[in-house]
Amino acid sequence: MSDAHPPSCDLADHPEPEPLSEARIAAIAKALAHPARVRILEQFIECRPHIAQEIVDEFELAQSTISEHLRLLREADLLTGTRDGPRTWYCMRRAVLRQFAEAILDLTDTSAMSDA
Amino acid sequence: MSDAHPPSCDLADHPEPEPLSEARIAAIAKALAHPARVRILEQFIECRPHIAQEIVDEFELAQSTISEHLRLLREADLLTGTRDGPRTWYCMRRAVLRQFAEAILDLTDTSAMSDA
DNA sequence: TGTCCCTATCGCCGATCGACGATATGGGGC
DNA sequence: GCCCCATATCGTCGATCGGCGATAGGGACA
Repeated sequence: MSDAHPPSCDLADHPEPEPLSEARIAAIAKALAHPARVRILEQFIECRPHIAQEIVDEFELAQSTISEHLRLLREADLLTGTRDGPRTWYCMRRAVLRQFAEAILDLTDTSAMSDA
Repeated sequence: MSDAHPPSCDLADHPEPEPLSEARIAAIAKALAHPARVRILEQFIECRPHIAQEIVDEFELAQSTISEHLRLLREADLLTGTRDGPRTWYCMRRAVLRQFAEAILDLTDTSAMSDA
């Protein structure tokens, strides 16, 4: 069998960490600021590790281009990549995405109502 | 009185609209992909319209730079800007931000568990 | 050792971003 | 009409993005 032991998805219920700084929010948003990268993340809705080749096959883009997108997602901590022989298993860091979504929602909380 | 009738914030409970496309998610993320723009939105946590000058005063940046950031936020539908005589009242479009956050959260929903 | 597969990195290029100062625009108020 | 305030737009410039092909590296397997 080729895939000896793909790492399992991280489904643990981590305690909610400290709130995100503006710089961190912007950095995560920048990683999400390209349709291809959003589509890449969407592939992880099916909750299992994916190898890079799988992602490449889903797109019309060159392998090097996808590799670059994956790198950006990794550097923003939205993906983990673990090497396993010749391939690399990618996993989505759900906790980070959730934390980001939470930060966005916090922006919409009205801390004070207008009395006008 | 200088501020005759600042528009009131949009607090209505809109029905949740259709899900966002990848392109739309990416476009909103791009608007959020700069710390200054995140900081601008944070000012609207105090739920009332702001005029541009107010925002400018909060930053070390040139007026033209802030105006540009405001334009990008407007074009991504994260802000509305309504002219009122010499000034422009800006309001945050909470519903759009919430819809965006929801779309991000949807990415973290596991539609299928890995059986590995 | 050599070959093959998968992935990452490099170098290049055109396009876009982010900043600024300068300038235009648009409404008051006098 | 004229001036002033608040804002938007323009032009410029260096930095970064996003794409590609070519190349390098790292295991697996014969």
